[in-house]
Amino acid sequence: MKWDTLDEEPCSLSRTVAVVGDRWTLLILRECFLRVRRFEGFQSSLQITRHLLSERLKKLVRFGILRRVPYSEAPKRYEYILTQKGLDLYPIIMAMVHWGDAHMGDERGRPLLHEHKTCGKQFDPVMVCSECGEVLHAKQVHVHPGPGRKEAVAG
Amino acid sequence: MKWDTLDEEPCSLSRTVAVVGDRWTLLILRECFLRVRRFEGFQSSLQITRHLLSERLKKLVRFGILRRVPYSEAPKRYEYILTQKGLDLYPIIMAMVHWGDAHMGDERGRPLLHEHKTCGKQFDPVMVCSECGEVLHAKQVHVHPGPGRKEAVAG
DNA sequence: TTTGACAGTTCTATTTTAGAACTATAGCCT
DNA sequence: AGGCTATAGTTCTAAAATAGAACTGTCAAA
Repeated sequence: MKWDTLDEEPCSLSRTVAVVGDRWTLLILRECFLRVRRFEGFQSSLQITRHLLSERLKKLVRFGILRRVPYSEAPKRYEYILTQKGLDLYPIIMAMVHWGDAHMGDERGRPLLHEHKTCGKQFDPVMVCSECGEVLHAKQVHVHPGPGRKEAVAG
Repeated sequence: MKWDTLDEEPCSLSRTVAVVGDRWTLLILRECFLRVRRFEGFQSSLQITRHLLSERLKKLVRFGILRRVPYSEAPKRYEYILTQKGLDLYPIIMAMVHWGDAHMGDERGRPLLHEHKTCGKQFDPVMVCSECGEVLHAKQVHVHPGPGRKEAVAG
């Protein structure tokens, strides 16, 4: 596969995989959602090699997921802030956290609990239909080719 | 990082990344949701090398995402079917498809449209709070360490 | 008996990643 | 001034993963 053009495939899943589909990127984004913003912060909490961290941050900036914002002039220093495009990855992260909670847990219980400030309760993320609000299940979804494609390819 | 023990980290995101966090696995799962079940089917639609496909299918079976079910006795042939654990990955896939639709599109429009059989409408997947039903946003979620962890690490 | 379908395995070459050391700028301390 | 520390990288070699192609084994159909 040509990973360098995966983001141009006529499949929205492929395009997303082109951005977050490697071993480190999702873990870096997890740190972003936990308010980590600086090179040393990512490096020390993830134990990622400095070389790869540098590469991944560049890639995320290139894709418009992070913004590189100066926070010191001399010496020039930058921090990495989620853009709106980056913030919109939240449902992906939460879906993955929830699946991990449900299916990869051990006897110790969940590593983290999530509280919804709006209602004050501990919750789980649930995926629903934008039109009727019902919980979504794979078997209730029918896929049609859209204008960006002839034959169906992605789920 | 020790990728071989990532599934035991005290972080549900890491544990999920251990399973689906590589270049091919999500694309293989996409095919599964499109009803592809056989080795040659995956290989021809993905153009993945046979070696890697074989490895990834084994890994997915080992993690209980796919079941290897015989469909022919002589010669012995198997197909790969999503388990419930695998079907539960659907929200992750849909969240990724939706993000791709929203942020990685081109002038041709969406590659695929999704129809919810339950209500008959074309829809987008939306992530909501299991308790109050409101749409979830990162800034409205507070993270607490749970029983499986001392200090907070994941979003 | 030969061909073809299917589900892999094995091999070498290339690319990616790990791990450690090195560079560069500047503030602070003595 | 001289040395220490903090930050944000870059550069190097070794190890691991992936690509690409060829090969194996089983059986059915021609």
